[in-house]
Amino acid sequence: MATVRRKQPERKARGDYHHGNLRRALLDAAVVILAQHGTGAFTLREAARRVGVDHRAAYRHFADREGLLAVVAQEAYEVLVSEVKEELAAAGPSARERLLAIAVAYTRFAIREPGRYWVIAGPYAYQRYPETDAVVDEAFALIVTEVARGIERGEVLAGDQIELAAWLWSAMHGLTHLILIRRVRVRRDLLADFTRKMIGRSLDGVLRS
Amino acid sequence: MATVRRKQPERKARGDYHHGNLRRALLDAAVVILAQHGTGAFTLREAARRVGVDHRAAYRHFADREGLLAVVAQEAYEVLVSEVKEELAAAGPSARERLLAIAVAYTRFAIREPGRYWVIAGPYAYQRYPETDAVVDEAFALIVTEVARGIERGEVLAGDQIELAAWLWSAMHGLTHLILIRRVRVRRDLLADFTRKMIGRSLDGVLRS
DNA sequence: ACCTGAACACCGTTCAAGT
DNA sequence: ACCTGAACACCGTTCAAGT
Repeated sequence: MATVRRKQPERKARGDYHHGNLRRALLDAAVVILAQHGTGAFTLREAARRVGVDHRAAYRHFADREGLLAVVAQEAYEVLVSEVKEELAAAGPSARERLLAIAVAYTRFAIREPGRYWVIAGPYAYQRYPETDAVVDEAFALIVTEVARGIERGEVLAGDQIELAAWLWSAMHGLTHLILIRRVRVRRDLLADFTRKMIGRSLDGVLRS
Repeated sequence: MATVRRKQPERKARGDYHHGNLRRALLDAAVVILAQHGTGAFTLREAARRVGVDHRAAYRHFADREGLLAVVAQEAYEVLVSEVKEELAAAGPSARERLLAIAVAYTRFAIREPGRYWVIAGPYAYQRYPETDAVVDEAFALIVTEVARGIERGEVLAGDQIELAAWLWSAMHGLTHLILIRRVRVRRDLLADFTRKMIGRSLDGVLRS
């Protein structure tokens, strides 16, 4: 639950010149813009406009436009990670079930919040933003852990954990991308089943013999 | 070979007011900008500047910025398709070999020309641009054909051809993305082997039993 | 046909100043 | 501390005009 619903007193009472929580408000506005109009359309000025402050105020809270997007990405990963964890908590012990649980949480998140997804899946490298980079690593570590567990249980082929995890990640990402650009169409209530089918194919293989 | 090297007489002689082939020049400039600075950095004005014309001249050849990028995407797909065909021509008859040949051509193209790749793999839907849309379909049809052939030969599991082709496409795309954002690092001379290994896993499966 | 000057409504970012 | 006015160097796009 990283989308804080903030219904605090807003600590603004007399005359009121300050905004309360401008940082939070700008981040929320950014997510709305990204979801509605895609990554390219996001501008600092538009976000500030929606919040009702001068665009210059954003620089109190973010180094620049890219810095704000890095925080959006960070929070997006946090939400994704927490949802993957929930799905894993509900999944059984078999490697197949657990790896598919990760994939289901992944596609569900992306289709529900395409704006956030495009930011985390964009052509950006967040090495310059340590906190964003850390949560990316955490997300990846979740996959590695489950792959390692599967190898231990003898259910996943022996091999480099990291490489197998990267392989699963790329399978999930590729599928998600195809759905989002509408090259593949899936009814939302069938998304989990479709994900299981497609990622299941990668887990099981498609070649005979 | 779609990157025309144009060394024609340039048909500009006396006084010379017209440019010769502005359309071509703008497209080439766009690819250079995209490769150097990424999709977001591309501007019509910068492309015009490099070519040495007023930015307004671009509107003689393209409806707008998006229209120019759609043509860049179209040509990128054309190059990709021709390289996939070459790789297929050199590949043996087995489904495994042929599907891996497609994947090898795909990652090689993307890593060699990231600018072009980000345009074709971006969050764009080119339905509004029939010619671009057509070559996207052609690219996809190549995969479908090979999947169908594999099913006929009894080497690929029976199943919906389209869905299996989408599955392979998503696997290739996901892998390419991971390499480009440098989450996975591969030496260029090992790229083909690495691609074969990773996509091979998707073809063969990673689960025991 | 092909190209441009001038203009409009936008950007991100900086400086100096206001409370 | 937090916010803004004015300014700068950019955008994409349009209109009216030049050869």
